[in-house]
Amino acid sequence: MRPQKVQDEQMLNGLMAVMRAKGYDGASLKELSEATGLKKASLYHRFSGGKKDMASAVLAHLEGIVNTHIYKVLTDESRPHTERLGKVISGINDMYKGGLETCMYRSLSLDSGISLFGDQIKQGIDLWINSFISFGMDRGMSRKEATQKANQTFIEIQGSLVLSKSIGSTQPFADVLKAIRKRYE
Amino acid sequence: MRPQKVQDEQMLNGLMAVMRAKGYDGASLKELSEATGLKKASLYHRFSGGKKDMASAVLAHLEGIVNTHIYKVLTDESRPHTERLGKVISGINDMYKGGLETCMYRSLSLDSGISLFGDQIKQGIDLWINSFISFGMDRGMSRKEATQKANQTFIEIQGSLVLSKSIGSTQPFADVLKAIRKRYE
DNA sequence: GTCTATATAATGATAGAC
DNA sequence: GTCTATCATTATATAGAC
Repeated sequence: MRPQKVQDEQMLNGLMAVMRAKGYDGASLKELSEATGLKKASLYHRFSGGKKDMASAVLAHLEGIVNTHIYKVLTDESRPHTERLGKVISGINDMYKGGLETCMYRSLSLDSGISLFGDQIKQGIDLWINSFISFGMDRGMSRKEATQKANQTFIEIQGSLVLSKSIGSTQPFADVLKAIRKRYE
Repeated sequence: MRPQKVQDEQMLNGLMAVMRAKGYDGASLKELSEATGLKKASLYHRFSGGKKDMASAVLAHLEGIVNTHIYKVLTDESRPHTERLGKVISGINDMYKGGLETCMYRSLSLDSGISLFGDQIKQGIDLWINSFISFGMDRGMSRKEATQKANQTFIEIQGSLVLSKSIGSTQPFADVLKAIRKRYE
């Protein structure tokens, strides 16, 4: 077989960047092609289902990232709680470029995205929240308290990203990360 | 002049519903036409600047809604604090249909929307947050504390709407409204 | 596996009759 | 002010050469 011009990971990063910024409807094949360095026909060769398949692959890729940078870190019982917490917060900060980047789940949460990928979105968010529930219970919280705090954590991150983007300042996001650290330490 | 087939308010409601659900890129003239009951050419007659003008008019209309249901209520010194608070929370609950509806500002906050309407979005959100800052100071908080709580309020509403939409449950939004009531009473 | 070229449908937008 | 008909452009998607 002929070798891939662009490796999967690099291609997925390109697809992800465009879809995160433009949403599903706004992400055109033209832009996806430019961002990945592959011509439209080549993308169709790799994704026989077209743009739907690309978005689905992006969400699967993202779930892998959540798994690596959140779930695995928070449930790594070989490391102390404070170390896990610091690592996960720094990971989240990187994920959103300090508050400059939108959340992929939010970009794909308009009607078209929800109806096409609702299950995948829910699954990714569940993984995220469940990671924090496990961590909270591991820290001695009741299931109820851990669930409440995990939801609050997710809500604050999403909300602060909306606010940061809207007012053009990363301050709300940075403040929220501080509050989350305090919540769990 | 020939009378309008559809009144401004009704037309704006139709435009708003589609743009809120689909975002700017996803809102096609076809859908906007169907939702308003006006043919495409009629919409262009009313909005010479095309779709951009429609979105801009929707944002202006929305700012009016925020002004009426949030700013004016929270700063109405002729009524007691608890009454203002109850009224504004019930208004917010209605605005988002109890957590079922997305926030317009979020739908238009993808790249295309931000670059076209960033200033209008920021202005609407500022009005929202400043209303809560005024209310908090009116309740005796320092400016710093009132600002922090107003930001937190906005963040929680936005975040809970994202979460509610994603997991298909209005519970997070309802919980957040309760927490906000408690924060100010 | 990637490409150029092309097919086909949908989009935002206008022209001109009523 | 609203409409039907149409334009030019862009969109998603495919065919077939290399």
